Amino acid sequence: MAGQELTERAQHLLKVLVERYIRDGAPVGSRTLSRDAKLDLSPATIRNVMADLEELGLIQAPHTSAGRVPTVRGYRLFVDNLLTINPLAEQEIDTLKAQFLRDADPQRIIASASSLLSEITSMAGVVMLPRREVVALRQIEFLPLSGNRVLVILVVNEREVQNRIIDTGRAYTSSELTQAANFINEHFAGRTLRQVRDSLLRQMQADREDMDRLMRSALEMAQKAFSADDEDDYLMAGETNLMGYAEMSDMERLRQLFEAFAKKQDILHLLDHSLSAKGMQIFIGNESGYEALDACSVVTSPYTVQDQVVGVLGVIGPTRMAYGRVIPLVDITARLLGAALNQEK
Amino acid sequence: MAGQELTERAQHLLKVLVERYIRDGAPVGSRTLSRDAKLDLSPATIRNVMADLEELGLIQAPHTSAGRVPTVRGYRLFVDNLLTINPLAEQEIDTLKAQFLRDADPQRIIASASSLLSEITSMAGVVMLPRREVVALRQIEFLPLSGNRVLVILVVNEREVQNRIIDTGRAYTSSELTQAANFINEHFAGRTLRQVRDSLLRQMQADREDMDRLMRSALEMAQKAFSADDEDDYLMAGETNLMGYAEMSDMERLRQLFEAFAKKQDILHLLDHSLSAKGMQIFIGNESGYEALDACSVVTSPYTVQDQVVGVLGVIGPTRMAYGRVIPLVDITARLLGAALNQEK
DNA sequence: GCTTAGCACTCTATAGTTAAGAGTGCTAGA
DNA sequence: TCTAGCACTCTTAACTATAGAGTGCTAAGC
Repeated sequence: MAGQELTERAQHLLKVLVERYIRDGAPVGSRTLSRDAKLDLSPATIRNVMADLEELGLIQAPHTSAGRVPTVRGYRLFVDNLLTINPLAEQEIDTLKAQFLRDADPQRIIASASSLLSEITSMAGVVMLPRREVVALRQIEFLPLSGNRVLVILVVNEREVQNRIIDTGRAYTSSELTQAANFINEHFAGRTLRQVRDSLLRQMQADREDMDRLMRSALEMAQKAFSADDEDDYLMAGETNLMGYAEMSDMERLRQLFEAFAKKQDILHLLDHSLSAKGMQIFIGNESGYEALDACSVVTSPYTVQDQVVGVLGVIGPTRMAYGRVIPLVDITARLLGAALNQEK
Repeated sequence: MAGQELTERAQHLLKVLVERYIRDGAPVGSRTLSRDAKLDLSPATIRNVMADLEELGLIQAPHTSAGRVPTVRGYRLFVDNLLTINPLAEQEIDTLKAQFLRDADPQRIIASASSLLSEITSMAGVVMLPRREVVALRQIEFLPLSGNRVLVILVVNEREVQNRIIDTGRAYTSSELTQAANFINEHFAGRTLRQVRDSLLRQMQADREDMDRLMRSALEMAQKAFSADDEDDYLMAGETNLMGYAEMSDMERLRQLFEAFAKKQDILHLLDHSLSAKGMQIFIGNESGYEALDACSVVTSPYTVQDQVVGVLGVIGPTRMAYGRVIPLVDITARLLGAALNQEK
């Protein structure tokens, strides 16, 4: 049976093997597996099945005569088809909820989400900050600075504030700026920043003629303010937890991982990918495509505010992680974060 | 000579030993030292001197019959009395200067200072953000939010913006807020935030009677805005460089160090200490008083804007660092950073 | 045809041994 | 006061032996 499909029995054995390996971290041999699997099969029989699993690339032996260890493909099959989800107890959920209710400031809520994830799992927790496009403008204000520079203040989502400094073509007076702000506030409050930007673009292209000079400059300024780079970002907590895992004892590997955390770029790409994928995502080992994460798995879930996906959160840990516990935890945390952020609106 | 003072010769040998150890990282034996020291002394003689140095607690042997390694006290004596400073070449300074001129935004200048320090030294660079007290108010603005909350926008140092949300006793109208802002801008622009706060406090205590209601609420609001916690902070770069040093190969030690970096508190205390000390500071090994830094040395220098010390920057690396190069580098970088920030005014 | 007992084989991990090398401290003589 | 000589200590690396875990294969049993 060096073929394609797996017998029921082989699947069950793979499941038990992966679970055992996740628990102990040591390669699993046929004797151990025969005891664990409760199938009343001798080690010899188990060995035959294991040979099949190895041929299919689902498990592998670090060396002749060590037990077997799951490969990435093995984990993948396990996660997709065999995993028993270990739902959180009511009480655990309540504890989590309480943590989220402690803070009101969205920035702090996000920070506490990432540290919760890291503390509960003893791995690294990460939360991508809400994307600007789906963030609602509440108020805009312009302040003149020296020269042609104008400070733009955006109040979004009731509590968050963003600043940018833009260079305008000419100097504006205070009252011009106030009028421009009033105009935008009147017309665009409540829309998302992306909507505002698109809308502004359309208006500027459309009726050029019948626009008075002031309104035009208001639009120009706003356009500039809203087209600033999306500076995506994330918060991470508990990176140092990862130093405790044997998988990370190689200093060079560890260094690469932490450099990836500091540069942010790769992690951000990964999170962004999860964002567009909608729904939970699990990247096992090299599936992520980033060398620094080769020894890691990443479990992510998007979180929503008012039914809009605005960000992603997740956990980063060794491939040998307790998927059955991490997955429901990430799921719940994403919901709670969304709910907590929603209250702010 | 198990006494107190060191002969010229012993000092010279200590110097050569420390230099050699810094270069190679391997314990230095009497034979090596006799060759390096160019004193035309036999290893046996050197051994006698080394025994004295050991008795004085300046060097120590990891075990019988390894060479000697400097102790913290040895490094201290070396740094204080024996160190040959290796000044930067003109050209190096120019290169540095050029790096500082690339950016205009103070936040970016600070970030580039820390990454410069880390890149040049291959250690970790750290820059404490300028303290608020010595930061000059340029403009204040109040924006009403929902309820009794008011968004306070402080423009300081021409380009930097700080936001805080304060809870006022009652709701204010837009025009009340504008007037309050005008009042403060008129009276306090150009002063440091600390000066403003103190001044506000005095005024509120003094002539309570002849103050009209508006001015009073302006003061109250401003008072609230200015008394927000000083959220000291720092930027760090190149932490992962530290993973390359043999001194950090102990995972538990490394973990503690990175946890200290993440928690920030201890590092901040240390930087703060350097801030008040004025002038360069060097903490060798456990001198810092923080266990996580036991295997590290920290070299710091305050930087000034308009002759006012506003922050500290420095380098964190293994005790076995090239002090003769790091010290002038930290010194110059502090000056350049101060100069670059000064231009913004 | 599937299962299993038996067995030879492989590989790791551990401990013990040995030898080389580096460096020391001490002593005695210059 | 300096130095040569020497016995001694300790680390490191290489090698050996051994126990243990686990495998793959074969042949017998159900």
